[in-house]
Amino acid sequence: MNKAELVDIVAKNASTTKKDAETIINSMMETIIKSVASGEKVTLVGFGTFEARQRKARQGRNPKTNEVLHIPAKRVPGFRVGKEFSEAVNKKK
Amino acid sequence: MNKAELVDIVAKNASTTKKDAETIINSMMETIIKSVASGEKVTLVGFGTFEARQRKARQGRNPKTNEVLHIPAKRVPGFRVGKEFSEAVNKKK
DNA sequence: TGTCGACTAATTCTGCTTTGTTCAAGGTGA
DNA sequence: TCACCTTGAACAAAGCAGAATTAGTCGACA
Repeated sequence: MNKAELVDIVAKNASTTKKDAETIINSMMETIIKSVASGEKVTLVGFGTFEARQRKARQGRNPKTNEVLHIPAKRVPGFRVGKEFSEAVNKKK
Repeated sequence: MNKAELVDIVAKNASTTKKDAETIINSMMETIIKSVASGEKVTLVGFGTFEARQRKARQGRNPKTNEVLHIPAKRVPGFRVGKEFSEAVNKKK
């Protein structure tokens, strides 16, 4: 599913226009990105939590050339799955 | 940041009401959950990809009692961070 | 049309796993 | 819209499975 399909379904469920749905979804993603980038985690109960995780520097490896490379410490966005989300995935199909 | 703050910011940025923003966000989360639960991954360019991952059965351990426990194979929701999201987190603060 | 995601290699490190408690967040009713 | 109550999230410990790392190409998405 791509963003267009998501917007379509959301617009139908929320009884609004695709334009409004897309605008809000884009704004939501932007807001989450900014919040996580600023170090603040975003908690959405029943869905999950977006947070920035500190990753330590470590010795990586280029699987292509099998060459050792140094990976500096950096922050990466992380997502912790919520309860409802996890249960829905395990129950269905 | 909790959902109420997110809705507030999104409503302001999208020039809509909190009610509409919350409705759409809830519908969006529900749609994503259902899609991932049905095995279909949801790709949001610039943000990330939600997908169901198959996890093999393995020997876990209860850190509290140091007791070995068997974890059955199951599906868990996963989130892969997009390019824009990752860059925003590394650049800021 | 141009950009971004998927795919894949081998190896190391990070996170997930459980359970209970504590605390904050969400939902509902007024 | 606010307060209260219910409910979900955070935290810790120990070990293993899985995620992540690079880079180029293909194909899909904006």
